Amino acid sequence: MGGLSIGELARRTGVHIETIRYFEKIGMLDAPDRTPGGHRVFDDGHLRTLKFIKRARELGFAPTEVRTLLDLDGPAEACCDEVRAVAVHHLEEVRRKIDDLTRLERHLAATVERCSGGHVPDCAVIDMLETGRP
Amino acid sequence: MGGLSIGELARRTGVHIETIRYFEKIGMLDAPDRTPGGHRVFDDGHLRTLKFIKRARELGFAPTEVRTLLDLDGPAEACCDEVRAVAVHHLEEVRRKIDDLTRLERHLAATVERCSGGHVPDCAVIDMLETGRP
DNA sequence: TGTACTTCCTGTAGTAGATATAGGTTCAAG
DNA sequence: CTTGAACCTATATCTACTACAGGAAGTACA
Repeated sequence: MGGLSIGELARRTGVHIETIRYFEKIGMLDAPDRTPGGHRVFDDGHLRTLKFIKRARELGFAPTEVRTLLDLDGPAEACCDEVRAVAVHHLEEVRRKIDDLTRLERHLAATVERCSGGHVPDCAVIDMLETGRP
Repeated sequence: MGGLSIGELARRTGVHIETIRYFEKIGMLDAPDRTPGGHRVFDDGHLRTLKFIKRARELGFAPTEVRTLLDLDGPAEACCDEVRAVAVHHLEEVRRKIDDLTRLERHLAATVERCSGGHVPDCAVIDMLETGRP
């Protein structure tokens, strides 16, 4: 027995009310039932889906990927193989991003190290940004 | 002797023409001179600034940070100390982001590992997304 | 000088992915 | 039965750009 108002759903998931309505509008979340007065009434399925969306976004899955995962989650036959492919692809992207950031980290660290501080006319950071050399 | 058209500036920096005009509109780039007919004429200062902006964005500095750096770059007295502070702050953020992604990487890798592939009803990836456990 | 062709101009609109506001309606508690 | 919180729709705002449309300016060549 579900019967969640939009406010309750928001509290339970940590997703803003406006964002929930937005997800419904763009088809990410199924349109819920309504009270005679027009208020939305969500069920446990909505709760599950919304938690799923939030979690996936937190893990860095792009909105389109989340959509794909949601589509795949529906019919049980489609599972695993395809879901796994999305996850693997995402994993590769994460690894690439880590590499990029690590290079950047070294670059920045070396530059900041070289920077004496104080009011000297030529600054290592500005220099790096202008020339590209750390 | 500068005298670059917007198209030439775009070619030399790799920044789209529309984006250059946008930067001018939001005050990121100084308004250039104009020909009698109204075409923009940029000089070497614009070229330098635009390259700077591009490089900083590529290094992951947020637009607001780039703006700060541009403001600091102007008067030579402001240099180093403040520029260094922005760079250090950015470095900290980069390190934090690397940590987050590394955690995510382990999480995803463990999950994908656990996933047999094939058409089984319960999928490790979906499971992770629903429960948060890898 | 004429004509053709490229480049540039302004202004507006669109994009994703939300978030915020305005003005009005419904629900629930006392 | 009133009051106040929660909810409704519709529209606007945000960031950081990108993409037109329709017209004017610059340039190359005969």
